[in-house]
Amino acid sequence: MDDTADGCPLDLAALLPRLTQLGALANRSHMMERIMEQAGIALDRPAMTVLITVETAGHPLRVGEIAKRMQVVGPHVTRVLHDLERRDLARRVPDPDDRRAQLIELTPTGSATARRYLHTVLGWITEAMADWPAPDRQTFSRLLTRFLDDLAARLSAIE
Amino acid sequence: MDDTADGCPLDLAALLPRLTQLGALANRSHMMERIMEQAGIALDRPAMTVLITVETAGHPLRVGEIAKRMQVVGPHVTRVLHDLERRDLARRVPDPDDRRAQLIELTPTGSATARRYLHTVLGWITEAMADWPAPDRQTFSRLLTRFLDDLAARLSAIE
DNA sequence: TATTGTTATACTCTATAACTATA
DNA sequence: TATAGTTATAGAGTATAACAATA
Repeated sequence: MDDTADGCPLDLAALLPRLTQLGALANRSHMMERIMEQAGIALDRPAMTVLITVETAGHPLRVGEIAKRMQVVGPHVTRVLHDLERRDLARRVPDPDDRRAQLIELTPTGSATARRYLHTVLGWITEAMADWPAPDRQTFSRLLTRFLDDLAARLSAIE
Repeated sequence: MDDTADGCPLDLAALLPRLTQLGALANRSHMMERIMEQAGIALDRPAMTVLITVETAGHPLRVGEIAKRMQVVGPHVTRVLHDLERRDLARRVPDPDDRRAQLIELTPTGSATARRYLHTVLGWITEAMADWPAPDRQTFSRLLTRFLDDLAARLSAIE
């Protein structure tokens, strides 16, 4: 026997608690706060997320594009940007192609803050996986990517 | 060359955006809401989480234990329980061993609701991974488990 | 005196609605 | 008329503080 009474393979059933655990880690472990603390960053999560979003994009982004990438609505980004501008971490520059739009770019300080955060996370992951054989790392990376793509496809397939 | 300027292996750097993606999926994809909708469940997320927590425990839990497993504070659970009791999905029974404490158990309806939710999630995962070779599933399950354990260890090592 | 849980309150994050300016 | 963004407001989710009852 390989399946449960529901017709679901056992290895999938075993995955369920792991995904719950994963959700808890993402939502309530305060991992982000701890990383920021270690990196010496005093920002709230939404502000940090905007910073990371623009930094990893590699070029200035519109407000709407930031909202899309963060999967939040526009007004939320606007509110966060007030704070980031006041702290001189980001600034608005007019979009030369469309005078309705604003391009958001990071200041040198903002960019450095984002890079410091990313560097710290990477350090955490590196330490956590220090004992992993290189093939396992690559396999995990590959399977996780596929899993997320498949789940995202399943999500958008519904509606 | 195998490493970045930070001394982090490239495969780890590639993992970073995946983890961001994972966080977005857990936090803002409304996956839980969609699953509940498909399962015909009209509850808010915290209430559903309490239901799942007690159901998967397999036996009644104290309020404090539910809070611990959900990684939230006690008062939050208390508030959710009001709603669950009012809807006859859970009930309080006195703890025979400690008269300060309450044991929370699910009603048959509550238990059925939780099982319906879990069955639906499992169905989603099954469909998402329908094309996966069995060995890949097992490998993914194993590596994800290890990854979560290692990361959790890293989290508690800090403080 | 420490612990279990509740009540009351406040805070964080994000959404919706109404609006302005430009396309 | 449609789109980019802002302002103002509302809601969901969770935390903190003060308290009651029992250990």
